[in-house]
Amino acid sequence: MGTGRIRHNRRATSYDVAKLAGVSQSAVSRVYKDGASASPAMRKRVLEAAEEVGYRPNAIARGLITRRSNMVGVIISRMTNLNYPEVLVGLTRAFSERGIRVLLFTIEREGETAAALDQLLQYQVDGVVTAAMLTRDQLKVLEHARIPAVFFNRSPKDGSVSAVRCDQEAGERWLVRQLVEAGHRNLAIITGPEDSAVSVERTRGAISQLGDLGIRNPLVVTGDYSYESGRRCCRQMLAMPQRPDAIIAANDMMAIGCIDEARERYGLAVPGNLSIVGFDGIGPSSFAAYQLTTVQQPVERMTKATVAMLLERIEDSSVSPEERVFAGYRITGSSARLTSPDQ
Amino acid sequence: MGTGRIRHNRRATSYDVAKLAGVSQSAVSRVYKDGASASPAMRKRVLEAAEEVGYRPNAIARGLITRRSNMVGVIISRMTNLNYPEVLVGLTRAFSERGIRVLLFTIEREGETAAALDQLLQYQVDGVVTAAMLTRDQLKVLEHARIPAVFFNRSPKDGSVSAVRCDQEAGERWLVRQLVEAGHRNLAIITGPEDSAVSVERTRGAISQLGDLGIRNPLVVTGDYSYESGRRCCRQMLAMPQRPDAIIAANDMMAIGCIDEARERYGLAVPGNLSIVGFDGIGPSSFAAYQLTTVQQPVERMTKATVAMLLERIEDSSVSPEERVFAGYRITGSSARLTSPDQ
DNA sequence: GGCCTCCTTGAATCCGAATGCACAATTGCT
DNA sequence: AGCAATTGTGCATTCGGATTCAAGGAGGCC
Repeated sequence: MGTGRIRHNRRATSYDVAKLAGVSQSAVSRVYKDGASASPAMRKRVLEAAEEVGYRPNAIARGLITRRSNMVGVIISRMTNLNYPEVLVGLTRAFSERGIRVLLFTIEREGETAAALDQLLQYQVDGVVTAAMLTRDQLKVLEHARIPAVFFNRSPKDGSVSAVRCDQEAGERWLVRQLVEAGHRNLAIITGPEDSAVSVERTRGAISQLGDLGIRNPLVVTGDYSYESGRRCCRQMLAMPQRPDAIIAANDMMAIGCIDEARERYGLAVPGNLSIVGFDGIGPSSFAAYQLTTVQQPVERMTKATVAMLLERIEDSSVSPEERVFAGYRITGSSARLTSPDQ
Repeated sequence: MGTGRIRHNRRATSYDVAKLAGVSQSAVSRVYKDGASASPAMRKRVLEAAEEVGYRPNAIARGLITRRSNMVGVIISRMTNLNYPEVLVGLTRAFSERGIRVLLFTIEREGETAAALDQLLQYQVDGVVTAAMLTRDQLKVLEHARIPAVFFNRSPKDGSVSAVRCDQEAGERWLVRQLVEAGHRNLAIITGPEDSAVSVERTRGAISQLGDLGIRNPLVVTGDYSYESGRRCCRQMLAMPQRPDAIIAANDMMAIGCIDEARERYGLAVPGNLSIVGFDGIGPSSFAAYQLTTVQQPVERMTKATVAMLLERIEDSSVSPEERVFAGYRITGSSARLTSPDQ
């Protein structure tokens, strides 16, 4: 302490470095800007001075003048859905590789979205990735502020916005075909929360494919994506007079709950007496005890695509909206019977 | 669109609002500052004007002058450990309730920490929560920049820094006592990565308690926290001439892998032939198929404490370091035999 | 050697909001 | 009514780095 050189009251600024290196502040600024002209000699003096005082460019000040914060906002709802952590890591990594920081907002209740958006705007993020639904008005606000947004796994019906998603419907249709082709006729569905776009799409896909195969009005009960709700819904279904022989859960976690309940409480064999399929391909879906037949979202490809799309639109705001739909990996586990029982 | 009133080229600033409301820029600023003096009449005019042009205070500019970004950095490593998503959500929620935004950094490899810290400093975060280890030098840098930091579940040996952690050692000791009291004598340990402070502490606790009970040199193999590595380590152990009768895994995920491997590949009954315990209390630990005996971290209390401690130090930088240690919830499942087999 | 480029460099200005200070307007009091 | 105390408001400046412009210097070419 007290060499007299290092300032102790506040962090070093470009002026401090300039003074120490005997150059102007603009020179210091240029040294830290890639394309700018600076002689090797000066660059060296500046960097040495910077090192000495522990100088780091102030991203806040830079952002003020460049109108680029190099931050993006990421809005994620229902992180408890085991699928999202992976998504979040993928996004964060991909962004940071491109020199972009992530400002994170987790949404638990509906109303929190508005507040999150407000904060995002105040912090001048360059773009937004949202895995939560936005209202029409909220979209308008983003548009008006000229902040590009990419929707992750949900695409608002109105208006053209950019989105990356997994083809929930196709995946669900495949699952249903697997079940029906194996001879199941009494199928039931566990949906997710009604306000979850993902769940709605999956359920629609399942019902529609069932209809195509001549099965109408399947039993539908509503869960909340959690393990516990999977167990509860299973109980509810198995208490019905005509027990289903196959259950289509809107996500893996509920499918797993379902399996546990069927086995533990009803002593059923899965898939012997009851077939169960999920969706997402989360880690636990491949645990030996479950081996779910499910559709795995190609999370890494999706997050990379999301980041690429957003950055493209940040660079050039005139790029038109685009939707990229990824097919899921179809995983045939052993939670669903594969062939007709009478074969 | 095109009312002629709303500006289209750039976002509205306090000057725009001021002009529209017929007041000075400073007046606008005061309206948005809590304690500042502003007459009701003016406040109303300003707010109406702000509404009209969609004005939002620029947090970047504000941060520049107030020297407070109202952002904290959160560094998390190994998000794949299912425990962290919950931690992250807890932190984010608690911070946002206090009006603080979270800048997220996920660390996969060792070297990324330095880069993350550098970014945190550039972005002038008011504080840092780290669930990754920092080197002595990195700590020094934070200290020199006067940025308070709270360590989550790891406390650097050197120096007094603030930390919140779960008492890994006590938890591990309890688990070991459970096993030994039930008559297990041939215990083996699956540790986590060597560079994981959490794993080191857990393993040390287990070995130390084993020693206290007269059991020396237990078999130790190293995993990487993943399900797959749990299976691999289990295979490795069961291939030994003298098979262990109990396995202590450094986390739940490996314990689950262990159970699956023991059952599926070796046809062992758990806990009949082999007892297995974990640590963390992640969701899947309570699945019917596993029912782990484990120690659950009180994540919510821990994240709340972390946020409170950090904010306290942001408000008043003279507050001295503090370490808060939380005991884990001891969960007795059915993955470990509870009584001597000969009883 | 003279002239013209090209490259460096510094001075000045700007980004948008917060705030100290001074002055104006209002209220309160005698 | 007259003066002090209080509140409200605007002006000017500040935060730290990016950028424009113009001037200075080095090198190339005839």
